[in-house]
Amino acid sequence: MAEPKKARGTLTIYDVASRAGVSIASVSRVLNGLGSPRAETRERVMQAVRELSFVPDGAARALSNGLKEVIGVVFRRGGEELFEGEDESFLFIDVINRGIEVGARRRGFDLLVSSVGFNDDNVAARIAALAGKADGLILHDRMLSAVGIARLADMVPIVTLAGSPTAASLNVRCDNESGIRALVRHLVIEHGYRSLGYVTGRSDSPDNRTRLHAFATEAAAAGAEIDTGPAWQGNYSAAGGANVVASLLDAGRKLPRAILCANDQTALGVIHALAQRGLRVPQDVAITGFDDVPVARHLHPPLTTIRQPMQELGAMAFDILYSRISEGGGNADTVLAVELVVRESCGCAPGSTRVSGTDPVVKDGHR
Amino acid sequence: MAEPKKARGTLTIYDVASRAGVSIASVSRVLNGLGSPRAETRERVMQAVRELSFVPDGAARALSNGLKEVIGVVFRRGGEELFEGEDESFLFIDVINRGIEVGARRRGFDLLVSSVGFNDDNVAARIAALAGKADGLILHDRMLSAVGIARLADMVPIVTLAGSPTAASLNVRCDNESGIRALVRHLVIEHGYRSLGYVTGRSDSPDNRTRLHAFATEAAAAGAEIDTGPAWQGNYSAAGGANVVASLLDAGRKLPRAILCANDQTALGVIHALAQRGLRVPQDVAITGFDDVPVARHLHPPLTTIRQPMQELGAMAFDILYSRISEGGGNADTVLAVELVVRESCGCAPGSTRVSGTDPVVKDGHR
DNA sequence: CTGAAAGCGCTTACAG
DNA sequence: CTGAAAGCGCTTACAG
Repeated sequence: MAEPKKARGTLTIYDVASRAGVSIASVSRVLNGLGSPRAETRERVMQAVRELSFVPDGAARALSNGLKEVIGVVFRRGGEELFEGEDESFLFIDVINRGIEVGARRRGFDLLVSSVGFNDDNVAARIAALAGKADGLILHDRMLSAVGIARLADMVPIVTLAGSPTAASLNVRCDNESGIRALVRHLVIEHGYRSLGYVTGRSDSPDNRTRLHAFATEAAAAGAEIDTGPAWQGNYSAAGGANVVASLLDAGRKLPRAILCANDQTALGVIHALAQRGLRVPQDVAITGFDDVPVARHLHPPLTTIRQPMQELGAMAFDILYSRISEGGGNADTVLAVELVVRESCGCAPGSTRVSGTDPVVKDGHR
Repeated sequence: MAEPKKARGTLTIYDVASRAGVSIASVSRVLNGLGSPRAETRERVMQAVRELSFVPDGAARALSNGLKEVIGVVFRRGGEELFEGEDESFLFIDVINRGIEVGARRRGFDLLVSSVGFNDDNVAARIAALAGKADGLILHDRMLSAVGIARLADMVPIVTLAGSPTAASLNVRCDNESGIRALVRHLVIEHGYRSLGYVTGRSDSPDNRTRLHAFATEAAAAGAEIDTGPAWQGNYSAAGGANVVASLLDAGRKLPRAILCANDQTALGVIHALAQRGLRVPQDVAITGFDDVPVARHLHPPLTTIRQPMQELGAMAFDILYSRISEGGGNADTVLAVELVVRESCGCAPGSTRVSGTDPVVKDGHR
């Protein structure tokens, strides 16, 4: 791309050394707090560093000691047509990234972030290039196919978010099963709804499969009647959710008493579409989401959903990647607990927001 | 910190060369599309690269050609006690960062992000270390003092956001004057309010000074009575805004008919405090913000404010930094246009959200 | 405690 | 078109 050779003043450790009247080895030691330099040596070096405003080149350090202290993060950037309020939902990715940053911070690592658009080409090449600039990679949901991940994991330590571990990559996710389970129980047992529907997320998402399966299992266990099938296929977007409702209604199908949505964005679209057809939430149809994005509480009615510990997810992902980088270890699949957030879209009374932990159906993945 | 030497398999260009039966120079040329290698040479190299899953080391490339293709971004991380809804407001930093990323993407650069807490120590050292890993830095608002910035700009190209240019650093900001001006005019001319107050931001913020000054000037020009003084000192936080109102009321002072707030977060706190004292917005006091953060439209009443083109701000900051890095140029102070977003907190009727450009009082800074 | 020197993995004139 | 070799700016055994 750009061809600007040699940076500007490009001060090097040699400049510092000659100014301080010592060898570059001494400068390096002082700068890194290694060995036990004489006080005078240290002082002269520090003074020269100060006078010159010297800062060591990260690339040279990385090349020399085999550690960049940088980890790469790849995430999906929005880009298609978005609903009102949907754009901001995308920011939950940033919350995770901030969690990663907090974890990295503690170890002196920095985050190298790179986004991928829905129709960017040669994504794999872009990610590989990123890998070359980092000690390890954290991949957000659905960035690469399983084989793509496996191939990449072959060259660099990898942690995926909300995916599944592969032979070479580690994974961190939230406890989807318990979340769906808590939602179904709340709807069936506490509200007494007997018929349930589930608007799915993208079919290529592990989270989606897990949630759908948990829904079917738990609804059956609770003795509720469920409505499923291809007509219920969403794609995690508000437009997808709105579309499912519109199609169902256009086909003259009767909606179940309560509809669980694969995520909050989908719920946003569903509620919107319902309102357009004159159906009331929760009086006619109860709705729930999954994620607890910032706008969830501002919807009309406020959305009952599952809160995922996004920031912790990020911090945990870093910790695991770090242990893989430094010791080659790292737990293969880590599961984080979620919380049920009861607001009004499920039929509960206004002003009674309630947050509660869910009983895990899955053991914590730590070994 | 961590001491993991040499990465894992650490494939190098030598491995590729020997597998392909060519020199490392040829491998490098093929990989970078330089020169005109024979088709056969290219093919053998590509095949070896594929078989080995080789990805060139970024540190070595950077050291060799003097360009890391990485730019550092430093921002402030929240951390103190936050109001309900305030946490998410912090995400507007992420919107800017995404804008930067989009700009960087176009040039094949990646973003190295690093946050700084409100009470982290030796921030300057941390930022200097970051500088060593990047080709240039973008600093969010109020990360460093003017002299700190000047010193840093001495070692690496720097672009500040919402600050002021120094001899060595460039700056990008939004047109605060026009924003405040549009707000004052709307309040005084369209609504006929005769008395105005202004809750300030942090006193060390250039944006704050500019906005306050524009407020005083424009209010005087419009013939409105203004209430100012130390009692009106906020700090850009919701708590700060709430505090101003509480103090004013406790001191028995009569509030002006309309209060402009230095930013949306402040407005959030002001509205909250007003509600606690039983005062209605906009009937008793009209309120306006600045920024148009995502929650602004969800407040009660929805907030009239100034929308800043955050994403463009970020993209522009990158472009300017890039031109400084590659050609040593770059406009010293770039000003972006803002928009007036009229909702209900100013006294306008519900459901009549209106967005309009503002007349710039400042010439665009491009040269 | 300190210095000379090798080596990290690339890129790029310079010869051939 | 292609290779041998120098050099990018550090770190770190290895001697002294």
